[in-house]
Order: sequence, then structure tokens, then C-alpha cells
Amino acid sequence: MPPSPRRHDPDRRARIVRAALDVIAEHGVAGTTHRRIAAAADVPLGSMTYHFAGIDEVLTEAFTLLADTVAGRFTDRLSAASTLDDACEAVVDLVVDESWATPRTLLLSYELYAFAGRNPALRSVMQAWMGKSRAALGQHFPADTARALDAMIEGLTLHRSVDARPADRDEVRAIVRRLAR
Amino acid sequence: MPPSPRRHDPDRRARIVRAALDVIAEHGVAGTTHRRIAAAADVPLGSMTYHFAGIDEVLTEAFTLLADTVAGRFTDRLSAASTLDDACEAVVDLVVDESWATPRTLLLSYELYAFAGRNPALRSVMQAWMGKSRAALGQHFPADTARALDAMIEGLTLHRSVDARPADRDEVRAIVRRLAR
DNA sequence: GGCCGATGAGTACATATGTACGCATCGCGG
DNA sequence: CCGCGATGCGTACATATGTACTCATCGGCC
Repeated sequence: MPPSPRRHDPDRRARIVRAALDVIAEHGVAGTTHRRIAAAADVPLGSMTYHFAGIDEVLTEAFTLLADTVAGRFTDRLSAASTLDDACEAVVDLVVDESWATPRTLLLSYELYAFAGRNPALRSVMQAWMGKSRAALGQHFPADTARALDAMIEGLTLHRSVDARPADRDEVRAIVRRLAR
Repeated sequence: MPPSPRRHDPDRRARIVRAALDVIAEHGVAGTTHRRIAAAADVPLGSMTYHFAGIDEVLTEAFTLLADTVAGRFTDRLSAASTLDDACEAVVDLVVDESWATPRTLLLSYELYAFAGRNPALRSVMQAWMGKSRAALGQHFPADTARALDAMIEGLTLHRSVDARPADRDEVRAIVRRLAR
């Protein structure tokens, strides 16, 4: 059979990293292998070892991408608010809106939390992420409130993903307002 | 060499499950293998397949044990409170006291969250866990406050485990009081 | 006290996995 | 236009892993 044609493929590295996130979301870190990532990115197995020193490097970069992406969306949503009420509503959105807190992102976050527990580099990434979130909240709220809201968003999001009857928008808003004033 | 003596060892199964938690804490679900668990439990490899249908069964039982244990401690601590102020202080303890929120337990929780995302049986376990927590809080607080506090505990605990300068006891108490009244 | 089924121990084996390596091919700088 | 180094491709290989299987041995029940 004819050899498969060589492809010109800049940003292959970046595509592999994105594909890694897909694989992690579907199979967990436990089920993430060079071969699965390669298949998801549509590259031959050899590309994995050519572009990355080991599977840990792939995972680390993937999770870093995740943190940056999510932190960016978080900041964008909050920056769009101008009044305090707007800001509260933005926080509510960040918790209940399906477009922000997708099951995929949540699952990936849990994988990240677990992975970061054994990977110092990712601890820094998570700290940076948390710092960005705080800063975004700090645009509208005093520091102690920002801290409380940040934790509350985390907890509510997590619990909503487990709860058989998750808190609805009104309930979340009531909680946010209790913290915000 | 003489064959190793056969041991009389009831509750070997339970010991394997406990050992599995140790292995998960140390290596993550990704690094958890039959052999490592067997070594941690000090049993031969054959015991794994004798007592469990597969590694998923071991993981599922281990995480179930984790949830039950943590939920129990949570309930105990809250049940010990009699006044509302006591209850608030109990909540603060659950967040900041090293004896409750140990790094090990936190790490295991994250592993559980990630694992449960792909394991329906464990989703039920987590829902039961959350139900117990809510009920324990419900002894002292109205339902909506209990829900908020439960999420807040989750978020604060998680963030404290990441934060370079975690919120101190006074700060946590202030947040709890904002929610509780 | 004796038997037999439940439990323990050791090992084998097919497969999955991480990683290395050699060769092919294309883009780019001169 | 040409060469060469970066990039892509296929495959090999040692190892780790899940699981099955056989044999040994103990303990509870009659």
C-alpha cells in the first residue's frame, strides 16, 4: 500500500494538547494514554514522543490550557458587568448558566484538582487561576467578599453537578446576595 | 525455600479496600494497580481477583468507604453542637481544623469527584453523602442556609488547600456568620 | 475427629503501554 | 534551485498490568 502522505501541520503540538483535554474528559487521567491522545488529535504515535518529553508533559500543558481558558471566560463575564447588581447577576450566571459550567469543564476541573495534588507545577497554575478569579471579582467587590464569593462559586458549582435537584437560579441569587452585602 | 505460611485473615477484604484508599491517595486513580494495592494490604496478588471482580469494584468500594467515613465525621462534629453559635463554630472547624480537612482526605475527595463523573454507582454514593451533610446542617439551620453552608464548606476547603495564604479561622467565621443569619 | 468447601498463595499469559529509533519528506534559507 | 535540518511516520521492544488458573491449606459443620 502507498505510504500515508506527509502532512504539513504547524500547530500540531497545540492540537495534541487540545486533544489531550478531550481524552481526559472522556476517560479520565487514569485512562489517558499516548495512543488515545494521538488518535484524538489524528496524529501518529511517534508525534507524541517527538513533541513531548513524556506523558506528564502533555497532561501538564493540557491542564494549563484548561486553567487559562476557564479563567479567561470567568474574567470576561465579570468584566462585562458595570453595576453591582450586574456583577451579582454575573456571579449567578457563572454558577447556573450551562454555557459556563459545562459538565465537561467541571469534570476536567476535578481531574485537575486531583492531578495538581501530586504535581507542583500545576499547583502554581491553580494558584494563578485562583488569583485571576479573585482579581476579577475584586473589580466589583471588596477583597473579603471576593474571597467568599470565589469559594461559594466553586462549592455551588460542584454541588449542583452532583445534586439530583440542583439549586435554581433564584436560590443561587439569594445566596450570592447574602454574601455580597 | 519453605512456602510462606497460610494466614488466617478474616476481614482481608476490608483491609484491601482500606489499602486501596492509601494507594489512591499516594498515586492517584491513574497510578492505582492491583499489584500496588496488594502490596499495601500485604496480600498476594491472587487475593485481588479472588475477592473482587475487577479493579473498578475495588475502587468503587474504596470510594464508598471514604464517603461514609467522611460523612460520619461531619455528622458527628455537627451533632456535638447544641446552640446556634456552637453550630457555627463546628462549621468553622470543619473547614479549618487540620484534623478534619486533611490533605489526604481532600485529595481523595477530588479523585472521587473525578471518578464519580464516569461511574453511576458512585454518583449515588455522592448524593447520599451530600444528603447526609445537609441533614447534619439541617439540625441547626433552615434548609436554604444548610444548602448554602454545605456548598460554602466545600468551596472554602478546596480553596484553602490551594491558596498560598489560606483564609484564617476568623475570616472563615465571618463568612459563615454572613450566611447563617 | 474427619471432611469439604471457602480462602490463600504462587504463577502464567495475553495485552496495553511508554518510549526509542530509523527512515522519509518537505519547507526554507542561501 | 539546492541542500539540510526540522518535522512527520511507522514500527519495534521492554515492561507493566489485568486476569485466570492450579495447587495448598485451614476451619467450621456433621
